[in-house]
Amino acid sequence: MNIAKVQQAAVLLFARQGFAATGIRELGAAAGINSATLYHYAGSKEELLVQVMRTCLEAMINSGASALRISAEPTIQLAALVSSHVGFTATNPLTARVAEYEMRALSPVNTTAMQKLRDDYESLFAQVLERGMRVGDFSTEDTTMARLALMEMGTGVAHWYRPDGRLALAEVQHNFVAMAFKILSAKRSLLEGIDYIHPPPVVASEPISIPWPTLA
Amino acid sequence: MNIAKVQQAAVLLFARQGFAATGIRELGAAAGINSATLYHYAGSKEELLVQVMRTCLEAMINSGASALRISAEPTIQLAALVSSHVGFTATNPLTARVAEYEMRALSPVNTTAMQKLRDDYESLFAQVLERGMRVGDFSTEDTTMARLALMEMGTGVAHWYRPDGRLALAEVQHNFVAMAFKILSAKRSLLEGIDYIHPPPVVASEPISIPWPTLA
Amino acid sequence: MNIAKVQQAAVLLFARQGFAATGIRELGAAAGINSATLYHYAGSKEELLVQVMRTCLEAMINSGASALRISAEPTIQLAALVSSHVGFTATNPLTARVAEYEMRALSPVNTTAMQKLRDDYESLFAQVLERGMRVGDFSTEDTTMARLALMEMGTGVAHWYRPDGRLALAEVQHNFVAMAFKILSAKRSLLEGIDYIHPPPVVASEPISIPWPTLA
Amino acid sequence: MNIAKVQQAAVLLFARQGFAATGIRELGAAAGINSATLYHYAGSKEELLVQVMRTCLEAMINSGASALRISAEPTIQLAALVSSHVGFTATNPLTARVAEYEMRALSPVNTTAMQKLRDDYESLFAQVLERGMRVGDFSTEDTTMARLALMEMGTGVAHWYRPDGRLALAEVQHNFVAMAFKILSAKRSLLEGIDYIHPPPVVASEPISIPWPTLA
DNA sequence: AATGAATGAGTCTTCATTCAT
DNA sequence: CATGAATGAAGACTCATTCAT
Repeated sequence: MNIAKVQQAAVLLFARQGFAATGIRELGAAAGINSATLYHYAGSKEELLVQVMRTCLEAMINSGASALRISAEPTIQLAALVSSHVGFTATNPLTARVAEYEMRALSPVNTTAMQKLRDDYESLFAQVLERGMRVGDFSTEDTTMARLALMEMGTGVAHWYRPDGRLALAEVQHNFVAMAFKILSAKRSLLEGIDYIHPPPVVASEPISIPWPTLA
Repeated sequence: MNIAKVQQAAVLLFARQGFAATGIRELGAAAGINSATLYHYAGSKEELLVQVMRTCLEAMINSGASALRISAEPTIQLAALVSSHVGFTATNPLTARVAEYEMRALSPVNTTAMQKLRDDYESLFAQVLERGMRVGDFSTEDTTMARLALMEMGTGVAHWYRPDGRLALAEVQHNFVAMAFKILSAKRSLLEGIDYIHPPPVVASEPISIPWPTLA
Repeated sequence: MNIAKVQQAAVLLFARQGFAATGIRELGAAAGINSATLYHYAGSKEELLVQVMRTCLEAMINSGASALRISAEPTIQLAALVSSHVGFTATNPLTARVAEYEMRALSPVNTTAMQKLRDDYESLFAQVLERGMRVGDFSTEDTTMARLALMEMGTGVAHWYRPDGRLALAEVQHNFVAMAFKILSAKRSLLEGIDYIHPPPVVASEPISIPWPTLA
Repeated sequence: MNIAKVQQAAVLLFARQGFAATGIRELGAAAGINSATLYHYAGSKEELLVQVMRTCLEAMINSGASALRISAEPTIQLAALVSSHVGFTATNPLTARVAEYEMRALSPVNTTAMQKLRDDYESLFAQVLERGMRVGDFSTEDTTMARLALMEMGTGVAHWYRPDGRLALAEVQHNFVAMAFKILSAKRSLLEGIDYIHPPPVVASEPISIPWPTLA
């Protein structure tokens, strides 16, 4: 029995039903253990959620931060960051969704800590956009709104992408990069010859082979 | 005492904490009535949620459908639909959020009914995009993905827009229309002289004067 | 259904098994109600105990304080106080025992409050002894030790006295007064013609007709 | 690691919080071992208590019985027995308290065995008093009540005595003997030249150097 | 229309205990 | 001798819901 299995069961149920609607007996059953045994892996139901969220957010930050390091050009950074975001979200859709939706389930002290990580992640986007705007690579009427739209768009991938679906991950990533470039009126030509797509990490808490409603 | 007050209390708490994490005693307290009295307004906690969701989704459909009626031109329809979507979401952020997030809290029979309404609403976007693509007004590599991105973007407005914030609603609407046009490579010139923005309805369940974290 | 019945059931079980060893389902069953209904009468199991203890200690203080008021003579006050103490303990043996034994079951904040009441009660004895020693009515090698022995002795009555036993309450009271006078070398002659025995109060939490092991 | 340490930890916690309120993980932690290891020293939590109680009660009986052997005179026996009781209680206050309070925590079969020991111990007092009354050395209105008062008084020492306090143990013993003599109208002159105080045994389960609230 | 009292089933968590290592 | 992992039962408490008033 290992902790990843417990976390995967948790993420699966939290994503489907929500944290509050998931009982720990249910969690135990899904992980194949007695509910009391859960308390060997996490001190409480909330701590189980925190573990999952922290791991997820830290992986997103790492992935995003390393995307920014592939170039000093905001345009290339944008492409890398968006494809990192979309790639991560599509690869770990359930974990990503839990990390986003269930912030509200946390007690105040954990909210603070997790919100900090979320803010750190969002600031990656803010930095790139701000620099791109400053140097004239991007153009938009409102940088903040563009950033929010961009992120929301990408996050939405978790709602419908699935590995065995109509679209390959790389296609989705390219398409989202294309949309992002359009929104910001960035020049796609600058991307030519640049390999801005890196394989996204798979977090331990992401369940595999989930039954999932198909994208029409 | 009227039902709107009860629904507003419900939406406020459901939006903040989620349906499952909100107790019926808590709902009563927030509405200023005894929890038992809630059962005069709704047969069960779930029915209270269904009332709210149904009203919200029907209002969104009405609003979207009437937006499509202002013209036969896909380009103008798109602008009207996007601004309707953004306007509704910004005007009824909590109700809209509950209608989106809490679908999973419903029992199967209610899920079917509500998902039907949600699908009807989404099909408005699908129709416009499909026609616009067909007649060559829009251009995108993947219509489905564009539609999903567009909707998600607009829905995200509920997370940050607030009436007394930095931006007026009309500005937000224009900006989102602009982004949508960019994504679809639609011609903004076709909008000249067209008043595609209509005042969004306020649903009865939307609470007023919510304390809300400001958009930085 | 009234709260006294709940408190009586609680006292009966707390006295027999201790607070920690008594479950709330057990409490409910003993009171003839569902365990959840207990929470209409007390916010928690501990609060139920606090209610009982506070009422008991306040009644002891009142009883003791009014005993001191029957005379200004320390000798007479002593007789009245001892007979009050013994009378109260014998009349409310279970409640008194719970009030004494279960102090340790309280959370810190309640411990403070209850210990204050207990200290107030004990200080009644300290006052009388101190004055009696000062004016030469009493004689002992160590006033503190005498006070502790006196109180402990009287409290012990809760362990064995029962109304339908070999001894009438008044006999027990007279005998304990006699022992107290011996310990303090006080003159019993000063009591002649003085009615220092008052009927003890019955607290609401004291169960009636308890099965009880007879005094051999 | 030896069993005494385990018993001392148990006594410390049982005395502070009671048997029922003490968990075995807590016991393990206090003894510096894993909770599972406890089962090498005692077959169950209750057996651990029984060990402690039995050892304590047997030591009390031995101590009391040998006190009676120092003379055939009831008066001298009384002094020896009271000083043995007080000495034992003051020397092993926590163990003595556990042995007294936690009888109720035992299962029926153990209750019988332990109550037998307790009764044996109490009968030492009963014997001495009965003989002393018969031969006219003592005088009291009710022998049973006197015995109960005497024992309760002495047992109460566990609540307040501490080695580094205001009073030396011998002082306390002498004082309690004096009080006992007063209660029974026994002649102290008969004690002259008799060394009725023997060093009390220290039972293995008694914890050392306990933080203890001072006697005012 | 409104509510206080009541409850069975449920919540999360801890319990004492066992056992393979 | 020692322990980490495991568990069924029980812990206190809250739940949504009903109903007489």
